[in-house]
Amino acid sequence: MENETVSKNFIEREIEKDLAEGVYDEVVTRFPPEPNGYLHIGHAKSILLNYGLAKEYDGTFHMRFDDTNPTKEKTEFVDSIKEDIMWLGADFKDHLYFASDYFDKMYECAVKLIKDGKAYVSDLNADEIREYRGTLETPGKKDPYSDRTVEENLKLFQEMKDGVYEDGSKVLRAKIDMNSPNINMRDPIIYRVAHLTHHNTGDKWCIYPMYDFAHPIEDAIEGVTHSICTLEFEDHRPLYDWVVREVGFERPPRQIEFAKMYLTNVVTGKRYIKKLVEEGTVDGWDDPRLVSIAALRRRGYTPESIAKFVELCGVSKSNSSVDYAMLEYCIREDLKMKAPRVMAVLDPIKLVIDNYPSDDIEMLEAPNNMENPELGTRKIPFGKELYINRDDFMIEPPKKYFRLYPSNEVRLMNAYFVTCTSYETDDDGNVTVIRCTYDPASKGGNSPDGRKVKGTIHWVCASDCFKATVRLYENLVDEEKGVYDDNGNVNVNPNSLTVLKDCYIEPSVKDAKVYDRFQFVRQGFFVVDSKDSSEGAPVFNRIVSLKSSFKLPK
RNA sequence: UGGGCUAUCGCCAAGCGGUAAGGCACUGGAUUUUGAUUCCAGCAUUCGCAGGUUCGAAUCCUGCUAGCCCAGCCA
Repeated sequence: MENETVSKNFIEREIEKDLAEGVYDEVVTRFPPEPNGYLHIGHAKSILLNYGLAKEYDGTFHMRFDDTNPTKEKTEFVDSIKEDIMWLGADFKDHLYFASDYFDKMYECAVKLIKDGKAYVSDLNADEIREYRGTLETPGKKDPYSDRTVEENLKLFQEMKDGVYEDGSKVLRAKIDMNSPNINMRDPIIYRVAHLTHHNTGDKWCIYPMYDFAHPIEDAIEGVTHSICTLEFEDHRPLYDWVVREVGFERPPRQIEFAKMYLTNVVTGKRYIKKLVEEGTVDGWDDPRLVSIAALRRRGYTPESIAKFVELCGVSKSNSSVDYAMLEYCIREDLKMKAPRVMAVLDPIKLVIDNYPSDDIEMLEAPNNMENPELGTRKIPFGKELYINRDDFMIEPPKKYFRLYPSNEVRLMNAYFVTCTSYETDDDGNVTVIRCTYDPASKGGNSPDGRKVKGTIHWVCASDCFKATVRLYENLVDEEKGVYDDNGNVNVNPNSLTVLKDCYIEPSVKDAKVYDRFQFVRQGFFVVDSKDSSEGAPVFNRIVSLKSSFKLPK
């Protein structure tokens, strides 16, 4: 892993260039979410990118809430975002900031612009502003209020701040160029009147700065060097540069844009997730089938696996949609060596060993992870009656099926070789009990005579195991039909969730703590679900299935 | 008077004038007390298209084409 030569991405190259040319002598990055919702995998990319860059260049990483619009923001989101970022491991130390803490400074900056003749108060209403702005193809028109004197603007802006005017009646605009081909430069609004209570500043302000004005100032105040954002802000960069220049920051930050991450066959649109939640299709913003950070955490993904994923995806400027299989690969890879591998039977069928002493329960020792001895061993009870998976037995096996079938010998993992002698069925022909004999000499899973068996199956002791509920997840979205239908509804995969009750788990996982992860041998990786395991039988979520190359012939 | 950005394998993605890295996925084969893992092999004569410059072009030039973003007092 260490000697992988990962080539530098374009942002790293830009940063190194800046450092080499002496544009900056340090690196300061930031993650600046608006606290208006929950973080998802796409945010993780931005967080880890910014955090990673700061770390790589021995710089500083800031966490800043971009809370300049009270209508959308809540403290609840502030808390969940902080939690998710910490969980991801992007430690911002004491660099936690709020844009709203800079409101005074921003106000001063606006006053400076007015004094310099670079900003003016306009009485145009929203419709008029839109009309004067022009369209994509046609230039804008001069704002009739743009020639007000500095004194008049100063007075009016002060009055805006003092609450003299109603919402929407006046705005402060930057005086740039109404004829610019870039619409963002056509005298953008930088302050609006809004009599709202802010989650942080309360009722102190009734005017709030707009993103395009606030963001560059926030960055500059904090000494951010590289302000990394997504592609849709490319057109805003000239305005970003205009603000930091006109306000007069000595060492202005530089904005660099990269492409957002999309994943195949998942729903990321907030609007759609909301709908799915409201309709009860999913079980909340942390439903394990979603890709919010909280959902991934509940599903059992590790922070390391997400970091690995982000690293693997890379950073570029082309819009792309990463294959979901890549995410699954990352969690498989991460857990492979660290998850204890235990046995579980998801669709039980009874296996009776006829030549085993009926009252004996013996304790067998088994490694927790065959590939990682550091995880130690555990004892598993073994007796005359066991449960095995229904699909580990076939009456008439197809070619190349090497699990249990009449007269075939297999290994019960960590235990003995058994040979199927007979089976019983109910009136409908369903197998109810499988009978076999065991070879006492093969204890531990090896026969002294050196004979081999092709199949190894897992099992639990019928008299000492415990019942659990298991949830298996597939893609929420119907892969055949695509994510959305013609009406903008999500094509939900009817098999996206399968709940298996009456599964049996070996007793060693009884002490499992919330978020303990296991590999249920030959069933995939599972995590104990905190939300539903609080009472009664434990509930396990399957993180990702194991790959299996055996397919039953049709 | 529109502007900005992007285009390299099924999916990501290196490459920055010297003859197409890597990963995921997939396909073979070997090992295996998980049909997993591991291992080994295969997988773009070609870089959106068409011209041009050059001894040499994915890389430079010209012209097309396709996709994404922008007309919130959202971020």
